[in-house]
Amino acid sequence: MMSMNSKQPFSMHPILHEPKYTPLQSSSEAIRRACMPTHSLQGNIFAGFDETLLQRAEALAAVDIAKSHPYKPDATYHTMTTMTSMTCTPTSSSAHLHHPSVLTSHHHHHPHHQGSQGLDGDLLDHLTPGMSISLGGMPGSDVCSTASHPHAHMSAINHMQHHHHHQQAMNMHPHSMGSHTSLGGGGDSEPDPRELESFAERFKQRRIKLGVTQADVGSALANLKIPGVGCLSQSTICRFESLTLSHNNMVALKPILEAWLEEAERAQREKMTKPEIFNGGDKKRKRTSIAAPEKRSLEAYFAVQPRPSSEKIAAIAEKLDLKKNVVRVWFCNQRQKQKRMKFSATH
DNA sequence: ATGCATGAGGT
DNA sequence: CCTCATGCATA
Repeated sequence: MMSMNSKQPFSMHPILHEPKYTPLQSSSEAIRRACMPTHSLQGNIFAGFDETLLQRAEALAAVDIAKSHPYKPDATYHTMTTMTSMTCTPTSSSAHLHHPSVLTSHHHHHPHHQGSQGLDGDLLDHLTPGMSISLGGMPGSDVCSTASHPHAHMSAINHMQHHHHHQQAMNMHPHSMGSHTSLGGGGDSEPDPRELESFAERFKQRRIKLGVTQADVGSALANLKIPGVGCLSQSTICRFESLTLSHNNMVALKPILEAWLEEAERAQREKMTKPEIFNGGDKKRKRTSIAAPEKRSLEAYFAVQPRPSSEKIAAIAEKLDLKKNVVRVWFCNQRQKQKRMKFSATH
């Protein structure tokens, strides 16, 4: 087999900021859990029930640990990729600055409570033994090949048209869908998880057939000049193919990717020969790496209280020797994952 | 393929 | 501060 290698996820997005989009990510989650009385003790945050909670949660997390500690407590490393790449000078990107494109179609949401904990003292009594947060196996094939030629693409603002069909994330059913072939007027609405799945699979297959990488697709989207659609990252394309996006997100992206696919197949027929490559400057973001032990603790805490208060987050952060913001973000991300998993589990 | 991060928009 | 959509940096 042959293999190509020259992948560089570049990304450049010129500034652009639309004063207003039409987001519509109205979350109908009005149920806020009752915040526990702030027992913040100056000095010892783990007093009172907090201590119990933390200790028990940690104990839970520690039921299996006792061996690997290969990492340092704080693995916050900044990667300053020197411009002198020893491998293959990747076409770096230029300035960074991403535009948040809200491709939300319609809102969803189900009336679910997730902050149902006993509060104070006994919330650990019914600790769910099944806190197995594991994603995993993506069915189907997977192309690890990330070879591609970075094209230059600017971004564009995305804005989605939205409807007001509150389809419950869990129990909604497609009643009927009509136009969605083109996304020009606002005829996109197809709350059908089944259809999405098959499309995602077909998409991936045809994409591979075209010899295009996920990253290529992402950047090529900008070429479609679809109003309100800029480029997307390899991550997003990957997640789309593996169905690891929220349902709404999938629905919003489908028409766009579908349009690209058709365009790409059309262009292939008549050949396209303008491999323009160019590189940009630099940019590096830091990605904190939470070590396994800490991660286990966080999972334990999460099992007990998915939405810890600021104070608790701070407490946890200190205990695990992590930055508070890191912990907060971790919880946010866990919630997102949990939500997706819960959804796909239902479908 | 995924983990952690950023940001817009909403409460 | 949260949720959501996305992305950079990584394994």
